[in-house]
Amino acid sequence: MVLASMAGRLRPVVKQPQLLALANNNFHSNSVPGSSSSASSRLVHLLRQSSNVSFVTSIHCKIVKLGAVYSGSTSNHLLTSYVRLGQIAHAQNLFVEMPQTDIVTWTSLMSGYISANQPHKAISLFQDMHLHEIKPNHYAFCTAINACSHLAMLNLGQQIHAQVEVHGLTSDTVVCSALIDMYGKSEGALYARRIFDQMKNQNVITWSSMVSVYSQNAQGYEAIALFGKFLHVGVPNPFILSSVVNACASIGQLGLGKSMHCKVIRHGHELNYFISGALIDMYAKCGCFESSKNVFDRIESQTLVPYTSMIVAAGKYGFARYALDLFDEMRNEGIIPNDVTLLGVLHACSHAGLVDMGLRYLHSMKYEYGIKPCAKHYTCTVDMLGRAGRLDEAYQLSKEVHAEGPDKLLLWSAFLSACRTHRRLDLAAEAADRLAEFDSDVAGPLVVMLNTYVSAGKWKNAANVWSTMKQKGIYKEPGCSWVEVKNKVYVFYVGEVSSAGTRAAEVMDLLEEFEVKMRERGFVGSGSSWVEEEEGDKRVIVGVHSERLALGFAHLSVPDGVTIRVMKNLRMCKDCHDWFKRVSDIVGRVIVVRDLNRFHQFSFGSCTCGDYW
DNA sequence: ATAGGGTTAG
Repeated sequence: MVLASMAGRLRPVVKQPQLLALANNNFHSNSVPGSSSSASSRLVHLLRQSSNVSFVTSIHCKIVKLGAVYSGSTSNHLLTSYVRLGQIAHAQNLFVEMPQTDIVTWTSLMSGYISANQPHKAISLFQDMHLHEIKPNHYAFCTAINACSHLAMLNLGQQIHAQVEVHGLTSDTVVCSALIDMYGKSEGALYARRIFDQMKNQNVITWSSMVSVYSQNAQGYEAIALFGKFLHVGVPNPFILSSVVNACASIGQLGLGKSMHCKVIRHGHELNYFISGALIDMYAKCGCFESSKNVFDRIESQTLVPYTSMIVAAGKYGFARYALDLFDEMRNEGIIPNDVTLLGVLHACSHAGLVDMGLRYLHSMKYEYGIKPCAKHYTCTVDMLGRAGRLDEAYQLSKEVHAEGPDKLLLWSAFLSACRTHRRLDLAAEAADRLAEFDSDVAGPLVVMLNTYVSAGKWKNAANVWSTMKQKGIYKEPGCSWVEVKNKVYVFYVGEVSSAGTRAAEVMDLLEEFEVKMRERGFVGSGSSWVEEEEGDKRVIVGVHSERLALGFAHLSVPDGVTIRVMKNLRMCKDCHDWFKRVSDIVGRVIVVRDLNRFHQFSFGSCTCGDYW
């Protein structure tokens, strides 16, 4: 290891023009077919070192001009170089020209398509291989599975899995790891686990894949439990650590998150930027903005992702000014923002009510940062305008955006929510038309529509929507949030006020005060509700929901007194933050939990928790 | 020799 890196450092650096000269010489002195084995091996050596496209292209041209026959392996190297440099068009042309191809050729091009974000083309190639009498091997299967993973199509993945079985590759560790990952990304966590359990030779990567499967499928506790088992058999690396930090974030487990942070430090991975990003996000989601900032400030050389994580975190907490300062700082350091960064910036503006500034960022995205706004950016903007009551502008923008499928659903749902909040029935009807194509299987828009009619007092229309939903058997998961208290998970569903617990009056006062504050900040909307449950012979307040917040209060009799914990789904502005602090002074520790109810539809910046009924 | 598996921000 040490020797290798030393050698790498000591090797003289050859500049590309010199390389080219070298290539020419090599080629001229060895251009007789049949005696070129050393020439092609040197050519291959040069290709492997090449780091710019024109160099590779010039070698390609030389080969063609001199009329040399494409020898299988040399042209494979050429193709791999194109793929490595992201030149999928060149790779594709070369592939078409090659008189002979082998399994390596096909696999290389497949992986090229995957890196070019065209996984369906990789799948087509895989399916066409047998027409050219190319037999897939474990490399080809891995690549094909990887393509399925990008497409997240369970059926397709299962088909390839079946072929893996037929080809007797089920004992290949790498193939199995790829399958685990593929199932994880296609919502097939159970299949993934089955493969994991049946494997004979698991390694860090297998474990790491399995941990991230759970992280990605809202099974944070399973992820953490599996990680615990792993610690008995292996040493964690940055991959598995970032996954497990992510799992802690997803379940709002600050304590566990902190102990994972300790493990990260102990294993010397604190400065890994994947991990930094995960830690910043974890602390933000667990209610410790200060800790996010500490992790961020400790990073020595900044990169895009931690910056973006931090901007998003600041936006989430309503620190828009800080988020925008970070954005400026990042640009001054020459770090190029991407679409997610800009989404975070828009989100921050939206949460702080900086509507015009948000609009300026949106409009400057393309020419200033070279990022074409996508449906998500527009949805965020529509939401921002909608919150500010600028419904007509929001409508205008929504109409101009080209969005299809889930993007369209989110866009018009955001607009519809704004119509509901501001009771604009006329525009709500427009939104409902746009959403009509989705009503067969998605409850969200119908529920918002129903609520819009209800809040406008149009009971007959509301009843119609209601009966449509009943007829079609559409069921909306009730809004819920949840918290863990003393190893027990409490799930809080939306419901009605029934009666009060011992400190209910106090809680109710706080809630009312909170709503007054929300109204002062321009919030328009209605009411809150809370839920009560029996626990043994005690009455327990288990949940309070307000329009924009889902607060879970677990009011439990515990030895050291009453514990009330507060959760929230999204949005925490400065006011909310202060308010939570006050609640925590009165009732104890406050935690903030990400809502993981996967049936919720989020348009970035708003939560359909307001959609309950 | 050339092709294969896992990680972060929405």
